Amino acid sequence: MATELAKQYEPKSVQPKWLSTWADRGYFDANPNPGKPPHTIMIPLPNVTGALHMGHALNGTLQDVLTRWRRMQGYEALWMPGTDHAGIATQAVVERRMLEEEKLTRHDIGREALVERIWKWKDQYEARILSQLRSLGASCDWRRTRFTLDEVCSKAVRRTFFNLFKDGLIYRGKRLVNWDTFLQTAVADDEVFHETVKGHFWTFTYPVVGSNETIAFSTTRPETMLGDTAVAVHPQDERYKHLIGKLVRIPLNGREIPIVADPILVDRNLGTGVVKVTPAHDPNDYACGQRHKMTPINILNPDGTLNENAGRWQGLDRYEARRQVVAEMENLGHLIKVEERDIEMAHSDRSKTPIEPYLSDQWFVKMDTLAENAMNAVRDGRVKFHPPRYTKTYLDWLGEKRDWCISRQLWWGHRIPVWTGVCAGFQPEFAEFLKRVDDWRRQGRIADIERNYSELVSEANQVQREGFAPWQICVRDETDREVIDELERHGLKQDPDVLDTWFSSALWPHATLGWPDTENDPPLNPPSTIHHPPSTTNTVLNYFYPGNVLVTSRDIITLWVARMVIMGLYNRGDVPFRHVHVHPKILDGFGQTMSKSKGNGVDPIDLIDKYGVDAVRFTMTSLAGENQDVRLPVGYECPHCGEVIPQTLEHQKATPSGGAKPRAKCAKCKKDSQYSSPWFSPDEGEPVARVVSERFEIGRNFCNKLWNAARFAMMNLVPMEPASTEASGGRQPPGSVAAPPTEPEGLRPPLAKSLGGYTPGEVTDADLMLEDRWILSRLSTTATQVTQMLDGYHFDTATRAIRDFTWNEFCDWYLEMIKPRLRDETLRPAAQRMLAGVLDTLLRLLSPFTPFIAEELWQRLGEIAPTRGLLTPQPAAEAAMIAPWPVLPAAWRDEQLESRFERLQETINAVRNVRAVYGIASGIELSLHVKCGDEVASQFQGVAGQFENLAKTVLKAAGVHVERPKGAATFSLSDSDGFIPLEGIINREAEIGRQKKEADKLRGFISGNEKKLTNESFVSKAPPDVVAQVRESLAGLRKQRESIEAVIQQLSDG
RNA sequence: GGGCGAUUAGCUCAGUUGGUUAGAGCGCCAUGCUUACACCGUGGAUGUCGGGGGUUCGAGCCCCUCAUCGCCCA
Repeated sequence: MATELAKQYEPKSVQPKWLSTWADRGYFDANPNPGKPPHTIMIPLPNVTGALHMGHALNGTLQDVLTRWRRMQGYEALWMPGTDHAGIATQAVVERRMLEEEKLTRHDIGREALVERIWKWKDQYEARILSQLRSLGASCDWRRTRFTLDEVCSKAVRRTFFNLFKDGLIYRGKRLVNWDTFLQTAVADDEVFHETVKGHFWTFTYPVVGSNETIAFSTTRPETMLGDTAVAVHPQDERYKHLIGKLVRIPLNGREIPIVADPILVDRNLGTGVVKVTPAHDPNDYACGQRHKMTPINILNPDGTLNENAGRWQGLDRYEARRQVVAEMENLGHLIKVEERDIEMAHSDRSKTPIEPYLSDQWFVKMDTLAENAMNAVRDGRVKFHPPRYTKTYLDWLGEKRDWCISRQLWWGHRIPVWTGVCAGFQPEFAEFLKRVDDWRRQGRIADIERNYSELVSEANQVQREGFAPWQICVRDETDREVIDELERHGLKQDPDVLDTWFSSALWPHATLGWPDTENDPPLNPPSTIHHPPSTTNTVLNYFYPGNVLVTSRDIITLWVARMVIMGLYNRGDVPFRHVHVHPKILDGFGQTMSKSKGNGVDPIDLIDKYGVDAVRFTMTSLAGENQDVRLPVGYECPHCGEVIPQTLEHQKATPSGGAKPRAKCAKCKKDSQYSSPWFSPDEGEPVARVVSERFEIGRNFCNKLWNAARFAMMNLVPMEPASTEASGGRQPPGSVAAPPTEPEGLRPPLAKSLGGYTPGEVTDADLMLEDRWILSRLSTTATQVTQMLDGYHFDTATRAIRDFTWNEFCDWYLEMIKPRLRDETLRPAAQRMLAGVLDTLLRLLSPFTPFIAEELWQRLGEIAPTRGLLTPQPAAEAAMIAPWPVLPAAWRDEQLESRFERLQETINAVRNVRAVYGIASGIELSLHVKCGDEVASQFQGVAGQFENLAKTVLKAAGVHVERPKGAATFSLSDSDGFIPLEGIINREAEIGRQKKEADKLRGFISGNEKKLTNESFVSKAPPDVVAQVRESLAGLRKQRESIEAVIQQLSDG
């Protein structure tokens, strides 16, 4: 026999049990199944830089809701988990830590050792991330977990690069990049942040060649004068028009450069109206240089010191060079003035050091056709954005068709599989080598451009001049040692750079399914114990690709979504997913996005620990609206007194200094304590102020309400004995229902007879009472709404529909209304069957959102009522998680019945209002007289018992001829007037006041409506049904006003 | 500079194609240990829908404009 449920829902006693049960039973696993349609979601792979925060928790929750829902709908639902190596971010974190803790740089320990350290970091955080996802209840197929650098993904990267290279879509070229001189790598635009720093604004002059004139210009970076290739003026600027085409001399090195006219670069109203042009070190200047066909002069080494082009300043750090250059110009009399100025300076997000624009050799993907294809996929609806406004972001970005720089000067990542070099060796031998290269090319083992010896020799000479290695051979398979060894023997070297992480992430939707291996299913981890028939095709790839929906946040649309579409189309000829759902971002209490680098990331585990995982999930889904980001103010719970200390920006930023960890001070008990932070782990054994957030009480309270509703239901599904007064001791800990409690008489009289436990059986039409039909109508509507809302990714409204049904309809009305029947031995069985059936459906509706509590209650219900249903009982599924998603007959929806029910609710509310207004204790019974039409009267008489049950009020009379008893409080509804005799209690003056207030309110509404109807153009132009509606409403309001005025008259007369 | 979004109750947010009296949760006030639940029940108070203009019989919603905030792209 089942044990009674605890009075409060205790998430911790429930969560681990079902997580392991689900996993053990293989519910999370998805395998190709011709009998079912597939549903595929690929996780937007979190990177292994650090632990997950609430932004990821929202992302994960939504994917899990969809996956669980589709699974229940009968789809073979795959949610593919995994992580991303995040090349630069992870390498930077490891390097920074190494420098801080051991004063070592990557050059001290070398490529291999560094990569080994990063792998260790990755192992640690990958485990942490996956465990966070598991704690969230993520129903991923964990056997398929992938990592972008693992063997399966690496093969896909290698093959994609090879194909692109072979198709001529990858090329090497010069580009001005954001150069991080500390990490010595290019960083992407989105890895750069801008910060205002104090700087100077110098004004210098250059002498015009062959004239006594000078031309003045200003700059914040004087050292770049060494790389100037021109000065630019506006073509219409009268001051300088005559100088265009002449030369100026750079006093520092004597180089003569032209004065060019450039209306784009120059704003003649700014400063002197003259701009120096340094194409190699400024993006705008670079564009100008392109327009005027200048050859850029690079003056920097990768480490930020000046190179040979800087002449006598070679080898100096750029800031020291700046000082010396300024001094020199001043000596030569070319410095006019210096101003203090705040300068917006780009910094690397990875090393926090200033960025230098830097011209360097990089690998690119040609975007032209690829981008066009990806745009078409969205234009013709093969991929749809939800909400649709994000379509524009996607199309605008792709529309620029900027070539994609895919090389990174890093050690952590997929090494670029191209061997480059110059021609080496004597001709007879080399000709032999070239012949073999030709063979490999024909065999598809390499890709390059067909060459002959003399071409290579001439290119080699070019290399001497331009430092550019022309011969590029891409090797298809990493394992092809024969080719690689041979290439290296002939002096070719593999490119030292690695690929942009997004290159591998872009392949995620098909790489994880085993592409390019089209013959075998991808390996499982651990290897599958299920026996699969041998196959010669990759059934997993064929079945699960393309995916259904990508769930992500908007900042990733350009970085990732677009690139996944590009690569999916290129490699597979089909889009990677049909829908992209863009959900809100999680902001902290100050409106900043939660991020790993800001220190404001809240670990979902902290909140799960405090509120329970279902509460966290339910709260997150209820906040996930269409157009607003989610603000999540948090605080720290004082471990000494429980008071919440609101989180400040200082708390977020604080890092341990001098070995001491930051502490938060409690305003109430004045004690301080360590607190949760992404920056440091609290000391062992110390009391820690954990992160809490009031917002999650939404979810926690809901779970508790549901729990207690189910608890009530189950108490009434088991037999009740006459001696049992168990409920009278409501504050005592629950005992076993099977063994009657030993305590004596309770407040209520004991049952006259024993009441039976649940028995399955058909609920017939005759069994159904008003409340039963109503709850079926509401349940059917709710189930339909939730389904539609999930279909459209409206998670917040779906959650609200379930909450409102559960709390405001099922708990507040239905459960209250069936209580009398549950105590009546003849009516009890049908009420029990309805109760079990409604609860069953409700738990299934909730399972995707709050899977743990739904499962726990499902299993408990299963012990009492294993066979149940609406209205015909059936054996219940063995778990809520895999039970069928509710689809209820549309015929159950009955609007007429619902409006009748609403009238009852309004009347009950009005009675309760009178009771509250007059402060009448809930124990005192009231009488009610209702003046109304015959139809309404007979309806009320049909449910007279509910007045007693819900308002402790006896319905004394109802009908057309009912008169207001003397000394009665009254209320007036649209089609009835209620009178509650309160002789002696009622305060005449107060009652008159109350009624007058009501009448005033009505007058306002009435005059509003009257105004409309007397307005000729409203009556003639508004749709007839709207006009009719206003007429009807006006009639009702007038009737109410008349009744109220009559009552006021009576009261005034005494 | 271009684009997207936001501005609604003390707080956090809903508000579908314009149509009666603008909603929810939390908080607040009053009250209640009524046989599921005080993480609860019952009742109550709270709004110039950012400002201004326009379209319309009718605007929180559509248009223009201004202000403030956030994000993306240059």
